[in-house]
Amino acid sequence: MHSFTEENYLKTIYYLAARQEGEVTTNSLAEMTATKAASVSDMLRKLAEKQLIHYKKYQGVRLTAEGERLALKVIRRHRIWEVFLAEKLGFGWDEVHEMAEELEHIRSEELVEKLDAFLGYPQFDPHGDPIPSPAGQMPAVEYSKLSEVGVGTEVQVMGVLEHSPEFLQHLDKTGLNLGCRVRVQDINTFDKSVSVQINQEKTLFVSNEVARNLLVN
Amino acid sequence: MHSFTEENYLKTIYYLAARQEGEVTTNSLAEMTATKAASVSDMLRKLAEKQLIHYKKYQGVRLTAEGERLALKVIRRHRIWEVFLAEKLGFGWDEVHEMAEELEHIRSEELVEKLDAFLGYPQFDPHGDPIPSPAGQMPAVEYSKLSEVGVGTEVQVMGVLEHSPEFLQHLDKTGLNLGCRVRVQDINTFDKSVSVQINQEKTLFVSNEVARNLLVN
DNA sequence: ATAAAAATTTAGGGCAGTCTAAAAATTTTT
DNA sequence: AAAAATTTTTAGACTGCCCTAAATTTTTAT
Repeated sequence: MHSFTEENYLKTIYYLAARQEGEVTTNSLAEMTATKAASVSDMLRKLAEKQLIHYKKYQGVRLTAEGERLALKVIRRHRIWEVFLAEKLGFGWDEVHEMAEELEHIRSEELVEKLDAFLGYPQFDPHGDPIPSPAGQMPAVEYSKLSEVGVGTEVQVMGVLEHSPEFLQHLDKTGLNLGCRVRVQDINTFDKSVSVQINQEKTLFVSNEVARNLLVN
Repeated sequence: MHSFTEENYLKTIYYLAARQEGEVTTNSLAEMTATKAASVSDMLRKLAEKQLIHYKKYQGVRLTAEGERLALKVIRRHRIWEVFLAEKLGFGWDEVHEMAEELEHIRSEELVEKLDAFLGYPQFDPHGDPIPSPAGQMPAVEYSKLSEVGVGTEVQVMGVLEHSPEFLQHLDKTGLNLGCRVRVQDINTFDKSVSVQINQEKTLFVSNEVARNLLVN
C-alpha cells in the first residue's frame, strides 16, 4: 500500500507532465504540493526507490508505467467521487474538488467500482474531465480552447482548463455552463476578448483569460 | 481540527465507556486500537491537554462534554456512511464497517449532512445501531438480548452486539436478518441454547453465544 | 568561457505517532 | 501488611513527512 502523500505526489507528477513538455521539475512539484523543494527531493528519492518514477538527480522526473497506473487510479477515484458529490448530493462543480481530494484516498477497490456502477459508469467528471478506465487508461479527448475558435462557428462548452472555485463561480454567474452552445460573433483584435451568443439567446463578452480556459468542440 | 488518530481514540473511549462500568483503562484502549499501552499513555496526555478527556494518571479516563461531542460526530459519520454503502451500493452488513472506518474521517460537515438527506435521514445503521443526531445526541434504545427472552414470546431482531464479519455472515447463513420475527420455543437448561421459530416458518437452534449477541424487542 | 543566478540536493532537525525497556504506581495474594 | 503480580507511565528511539540552512549542480548572462 502507498501513503496518502505518495499518492498525491504521483497524481501531481501526472498532471504536471500532461501540462508541460519534458520532465517535471522539483520546483514545480514544490509549488503544486505547497511544500518546499527540499521536501520534494526527499520524496522523489523514495518514489524512485519504489520504482514509481524515473529520477536522475538534477534532471527532473517522469512516471514509470507502474507509477502512471497508480496515478491514474487516484485520478479515477477522484473524478468518480466528484460525479457522486455533484449528481447525487447536489454540490456545485466549484465545491466538489476539495472533498474529492480526501475521498480519492479511500482504499477499497470494490468501493469505487460499485460507486461507478451506481452512477451509471459516467465518462466525465463535473468539469468535463474524462474518467480513466478501471485498467488505468486515460481516454483521449481533443477539444479546442474557445480562444482559438474562428468567428461564426458554433461550438459547445465541453470542459475547463482552470478548476478554481472562483473561475467556476464566474462561469455560473455568466451562464457558461457545461454543455451550453456558444456562437462566436466577434473577436476583438486588441485584447483578444470574444463576443459570443449563448444558446441562441443573449450575447456575452468573454475575456481572453476566460476564453483560454474554456474547452469546446 | 483533530487528527484521524485523535478521532479514533475518542471514538474508542466512547465505545468502551458505553460497554463497561466506570473509567476506561489504558490497557483496554491499547487492545482496541491495536497499539501498546505506552502509546496510549502518550495520547491520553495529549487528549487531556486539549480538554477532550478527564485523565488522572493511573486512574483511567473519561470523555469531557466536548470529547463526547466529537466522538458522537465521528460515530454519526461512520454510521451514515455504512447506510450509504449498504443501501445504495449494495454492500453486505458484514462488509461496510471497514470502509466506514476510513470514510468517517472525511472532514466536511456539509458532506455528511447532504448524505444524510440523500439517504432519507435514516435512524439506524445496517447493524441496527442508532445514528446520533447532528447536534451530537445518541438516541436511547432499549432492546433485550435474545438470550433473556422468555419461552413463548415472539420478538423481532433489531440489532447485534457483536459486529465481526464472521458473526454477521453466520447470521446471514442461518437467516437471522435484521427485522425478522423470532418466537422462542424452548430454552435448553444445560447450555442455555435456544430453539426458535423464524418468520412463522422453519425452526432453528441458536447457541447461547449467538443469542447473547442478538438484540430484540 | 566564466561569473552570477537559479535550481536542486544534502545535512541536520522537528513533530506526530509508534515502539521496547525500564521505572513507578496500583492491585492482588498470601 | 508485606510481597508478588499487574498496570501504567516514563525514557529513549524510530519512521514518515516536513522544515531551514548550506552545499552542489545546472542554467543564464555577460
